[in-house]
Amino acid sequence: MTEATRRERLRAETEREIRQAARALLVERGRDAVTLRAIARELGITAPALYRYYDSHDALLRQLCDDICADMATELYDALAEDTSGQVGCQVRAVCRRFRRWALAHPQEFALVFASPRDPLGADQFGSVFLQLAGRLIASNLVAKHADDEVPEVLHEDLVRFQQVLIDAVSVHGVTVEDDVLNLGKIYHVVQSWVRLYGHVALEVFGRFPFAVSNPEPMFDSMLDQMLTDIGFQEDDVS
Amino acid sequence: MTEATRRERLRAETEREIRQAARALLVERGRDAVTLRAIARELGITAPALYRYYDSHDALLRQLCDDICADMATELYDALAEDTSGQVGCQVRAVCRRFRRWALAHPQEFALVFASPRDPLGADQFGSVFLQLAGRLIASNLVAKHADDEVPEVLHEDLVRFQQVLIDAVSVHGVTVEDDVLNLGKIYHVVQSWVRLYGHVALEVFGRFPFAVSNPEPMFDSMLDQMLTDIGFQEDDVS
DNA sequence: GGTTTTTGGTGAACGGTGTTTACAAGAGTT
DNA sequence: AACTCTTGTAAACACCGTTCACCAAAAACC
Repeated sequence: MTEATRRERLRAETEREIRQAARALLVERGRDAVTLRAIARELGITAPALYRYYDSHDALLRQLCDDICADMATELYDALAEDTSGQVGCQVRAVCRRFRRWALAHPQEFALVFASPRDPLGADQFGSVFLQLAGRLIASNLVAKHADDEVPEVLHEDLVRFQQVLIDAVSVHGVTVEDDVLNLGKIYHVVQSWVRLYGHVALEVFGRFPFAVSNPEPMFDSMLDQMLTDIGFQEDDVS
Repeated sequence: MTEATRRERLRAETEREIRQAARALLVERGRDAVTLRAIARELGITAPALYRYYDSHDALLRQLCDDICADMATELYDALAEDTSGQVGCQVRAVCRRFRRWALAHPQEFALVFASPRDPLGADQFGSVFLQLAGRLIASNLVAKHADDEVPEVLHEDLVRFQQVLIDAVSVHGVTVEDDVLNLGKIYHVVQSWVRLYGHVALEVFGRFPFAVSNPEPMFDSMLDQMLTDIGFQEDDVS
């Protein structure tokens, strides 16, 4: 059945156990507790054995980041799939809410992936979810409310590049969009939405609001409403 | 001249050296390099000696956070003082720009203070700057463009509390504001501005924009314009 | 089937870490 | 001078990442 040899299966198995142990340590006792010796202890082996699977502690941590991104991506896709309204506005809302819920439920993972001054996030990991969803919502929002001249000219170059990235992202999934639908004004608003979404979630996870918010959820929903209005659809959108 | 005894002066001196060494290590080699032994090495003493000054490594790190906040606060106040326009819109812009510049110039410090899943920030540190400035801009923006009923009712309770915090913050500095000037609509917009400011800066510092932005400054300025417009003054404000 | 190679593990070791403990030397006080 | 308080030390403990020599078993080969 399985194409792999016995050795390959065993290797894949312990590799999975390593990731699992690392993840558990991160969740339960924080980033600094993800130590080679602790992981090895969990598997009943010794620390040097882990070097047969990862070049260094840092490499293992990077792998951990990838795993986290992948898990989060499937959760966001789940949220997308669970929405049966067919309205893109509802889909965006569902995904954003799920992103917030995921971040609050996984603060250590969120901090590791989204708030470490390390190399930029791999575009193939978290990026794909974001790009996929962003491209989809832009493409389906046929009413072009934002003109290109709304955005400063200095930003055009960057936004055009992002425009191409978005077009590529959705075209991989078989969807083609016309240039006039995916205009710079909309792209700019998408970026601004990411700023607000990330800002709110990170502030909430890290407890950095300027005052104690007893129930941040309505505030988040309110921001989401404003975001969707700004981006161009609210109440009046069709799939 | 100095009221302190000789011993107290010496103690204060080495304490300052400890903080300074810790700060240098953080800046030059990252959070994980801020180690008791490294600090001690820098001062020419041994690690256990540091326990005469701090209860633990964690306590020292907390002190470091406070120092960073204090330094950032003076920088932001500098930016405020350097603005001679007398227009609050310009002041807000100056402070926000300085905040971004500071964060980009001090990524490790920013990450430690603003993106660690630890206890909420001490309100007396960074909070005072924010509250002071926010209160000031709200109080001076006499045109009440935002009505209370713009904000969802669920948020009223929290916003009223924040309103009181703001009033207290500015009243400490001798300024008194009337309730109708500092209405909930404005307060809500202040919080939203903080979300966007923090979001953009953190994304830039951590390199988490969904695409490579070649020159993020115009994008920041553009967001700042939008923020100031949303909050109620732009071009047409008087001190 | 016997031999060889590859793989995945061990244990010891090196230098690093936070932290505790016992102890010493100097400063300040009486 | 005697005493106390302060601030340092050295040694030790348990932990960390990493390297190295070694080893047994599985796989591959002749």
